[in-house]
Amino acid sequence: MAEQRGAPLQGHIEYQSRVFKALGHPARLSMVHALCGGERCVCDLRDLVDLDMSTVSKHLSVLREAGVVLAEKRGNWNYYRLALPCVPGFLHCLGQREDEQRATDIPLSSQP
Amino acid sequence: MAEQRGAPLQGHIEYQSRVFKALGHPARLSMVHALCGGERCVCDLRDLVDLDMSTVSKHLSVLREAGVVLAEKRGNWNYYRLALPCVPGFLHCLGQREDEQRATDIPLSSQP
DNA sequence: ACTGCATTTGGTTATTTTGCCAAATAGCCA
DNA sequence: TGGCTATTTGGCAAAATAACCAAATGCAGT
Repeated sequence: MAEQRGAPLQGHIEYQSRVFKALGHPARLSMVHALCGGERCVCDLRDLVDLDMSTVSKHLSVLREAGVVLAEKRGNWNYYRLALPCVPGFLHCLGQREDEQRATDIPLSSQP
Repeated sequence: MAEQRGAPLQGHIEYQSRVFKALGHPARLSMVHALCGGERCVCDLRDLVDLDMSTVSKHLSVLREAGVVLAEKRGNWNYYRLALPCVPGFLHCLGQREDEQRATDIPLSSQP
């Protein structure tokens, strides 16, 4: 895979794109949405996305390694919470934007 | 690929995760960073990421279809600009966060 | 109409991601 | 200790993504 070399941003880009990539999957984003409402145990997140436990765990590890969430083990359960305070605001902003686009523009894509 | 069904967010998630996925690639994110500084022609963006023209074009189409950027053809050149006002602020916030993590925490991952 | 430039599209291959199953790990409680 | 539950890891097949080359498209100028 090609790297950025000419760009002045280098590591920034590397780090930030990892965050975006982590958020760029429906299951992971759903879980992050839930975490915006506060801490959740893995079991709750699993119920939310309805995938195999092992799959959920791997999704969570992607989010963890990107620094989007933080895990804490208490007793037998793992609790996850948001580690990136910027996220909820951005999601909210995106939500508004989405509504505007729905109302004003073309349905996001699909044009013959 | 599995869909969200149990989640109350459905289409939101679909749309938003597309945005994140679009931003989740170093080349695309670099270009978006550049676009935060205002409109750019494709040729400029190409120079920035130093990839094959066709590759750049496909990256831009991903961003376009996610609604992150807007294209406008003027004469022989295509100019792209940011379509999502939320983005620059979020990038800035992420940047700050990154600095904090570098200083305070573990280097994002890599622990024996 | 013909030529030249900027960009997009089509096609192919290599790499990465996703999701399941099975097995390993970790913490409680008897 | 042994068993139970919650979660993570390892491994594999299927699907999605990214990069290149070649060919097509669109617009300007001659």
